[in-house]
Amino acid sequence: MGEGRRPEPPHEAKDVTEHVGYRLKRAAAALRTAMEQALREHDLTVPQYSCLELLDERPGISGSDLARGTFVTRQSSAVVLRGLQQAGLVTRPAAAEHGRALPVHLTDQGLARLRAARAAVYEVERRMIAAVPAARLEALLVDLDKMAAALGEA
Amino acid sequence: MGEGRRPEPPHEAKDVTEHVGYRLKRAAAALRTAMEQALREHDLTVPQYSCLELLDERPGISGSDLARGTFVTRQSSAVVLRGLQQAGLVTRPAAAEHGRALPVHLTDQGLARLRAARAAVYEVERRMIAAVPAARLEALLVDLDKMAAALGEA
DNA sequence: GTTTCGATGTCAGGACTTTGACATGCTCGA
DNA sequence: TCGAGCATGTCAAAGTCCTGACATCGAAAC
Repeated sequence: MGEGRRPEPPHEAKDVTEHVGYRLKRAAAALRTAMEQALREHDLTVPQYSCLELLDERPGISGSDLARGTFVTRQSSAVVLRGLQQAGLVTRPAAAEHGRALPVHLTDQGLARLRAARAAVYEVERRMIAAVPAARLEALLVDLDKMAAALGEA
Repeated sequence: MGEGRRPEPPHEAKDVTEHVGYRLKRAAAALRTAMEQALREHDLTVPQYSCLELLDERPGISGSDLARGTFVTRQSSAVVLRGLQQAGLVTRPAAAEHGRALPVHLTDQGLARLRAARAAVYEVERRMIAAVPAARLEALLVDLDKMAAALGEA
């Protein structure tokens, strides 16, 4: 091997830090850090907040669905769920009445906690959105979805 | 509390799964999963690959810089580095000659391994890029950078 | 009716990452 | 000259997450 064809870069880039993957990762990392900071004063972690938010959107959802919605495994989700349950933010029946799925619900306390935290998180999102031209925002979101879909249907 | 002003959503969205943060996270998660699959046959984890790639770009970089470049802590980076060193993919002097930083270098074996893995990863990136209109790609990347910068300068 | 399959929840183990802390060594200003 | 400040590397402990495995339950196929 000498001048054997080396892998063709996916698009023009002087170095790795200009690749799509790197820049996507950097943006996601920045978002995660900002959210952690914002949530710290509300005593919530990012996974916990994601869980509450999804629960408010789809009450009675199962643990597995919750896991899929927050991009983690069932096992990880179960740990977060136990924590939230112990903190009195969510409720879960001891036994399922129909299938095997245990529907999770937000408590009043959980909803209140979510509302408070939501304000802080929304502020972060606003800051992020303000950085991109309004005319390009929708296209950006659509493209992100398309990329995710293209990678998902492996 | 009834109609107390609830936090204003950062942009129009019917539910959480349409928010910027959620969609960014989904895209990043999809990328991560695809990369893990692609790297599995090369016996490399995503952090390991990131490390090798950055090392090829900036030989002799310090462990701390490496950590910053891969968005993890120095401690995590040190663990990855030890693994790579044990696998003979990178070298590191036992003691620094000038400062305290220990310059890390790729071995021939490390470079070969990187080249092989790179082909697989580039394929993933190509798949991702193909999903978005070519005319919008550059704008997308610029906007991702802007968002990261806006969140970073907290 | 019985069997096979898929989905859910859980346990056990290990791998990875982070927070917190400390020692070392350069650099710059008093 | 010497001290404060900053960056690097490392150790220890805890938390988080994942892979692998198992039992349970409903639904669909036979």
